[in-house]
Amino acid sequence: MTKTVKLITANIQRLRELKGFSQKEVAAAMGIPQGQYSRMENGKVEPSISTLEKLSIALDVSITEFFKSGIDMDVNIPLLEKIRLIDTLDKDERQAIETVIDIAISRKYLKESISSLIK
Amino acid sequence: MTKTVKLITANIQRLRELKGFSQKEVAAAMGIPQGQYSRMENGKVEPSISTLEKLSIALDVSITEFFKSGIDMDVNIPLLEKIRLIDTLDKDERQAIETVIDIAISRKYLKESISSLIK
DNA sequence: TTATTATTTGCTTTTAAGTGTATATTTTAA
DNA sequence: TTAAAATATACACTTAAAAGCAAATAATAA
Repeated sequence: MTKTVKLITANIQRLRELKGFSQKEVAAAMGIPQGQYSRMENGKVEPSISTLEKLSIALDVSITEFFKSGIDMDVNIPLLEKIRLIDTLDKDERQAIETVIDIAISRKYLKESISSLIK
Repeated sequence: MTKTVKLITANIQRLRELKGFSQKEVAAAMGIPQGQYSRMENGKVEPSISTLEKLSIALDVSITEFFKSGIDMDVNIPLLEKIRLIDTLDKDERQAIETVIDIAISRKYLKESISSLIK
């Protein structure tokens, strides 16, 4: 098992358990046998790209999440990079962030409307 | 050929040509036949993870580079559109939004760390 | 404990990547 | 246009993922 595969399998298991799914559930969502899923998660086999693609859909994460190592992404990531991470958040948190953005944007338009009314 | 594989092959070719290597050179650095490399770059076969790992070393790029789409296809569009609008906001509001995003993201990693500790 | 669920593992078959070698085709430069 | 380099393809063979099915173990709850 190569370093990358070890990383992938660790991330797969971590993300699945984080989302509270059983192997059976995820395997069903992927349309693959649960046994094969187990092998994959334990590094007995090297998952193919299309398998990872199915998994990323089943777990609702970006496929690049499987390749990420460590927690080295705290400090000053450019905004666009953070946007990518938003997609990996839970739905309610995603919506909370979008709401904040909506408020800020609509407030901006409100200010603009008022100032143009004054003129 | 799935969407992801199409993305990967496009990135592979782009990065190789960007670095000015021939297929023969990269294949040699990877230790694989040139013919197989050609198939891979043309999406005739789906490269395995270990093949991508060899390639990332040969091209001296992160393996996640192969999964990146130039125009951020994996970010949901309406959100991406809002991001553009964020740039038009006042500085203090921009920073407030970034702070909220930071909190949500770090909270996510906190949860993941805890759940893997529990396990 | 027992019963139930979750996970691991074994086996065979199928499918597809990868090798090795060689040749065909396209691209590029002289 | 011709030669050389780069790329695409062909074929038989090997290797490994994935399917399909089943059984064994591990973990959890009643």
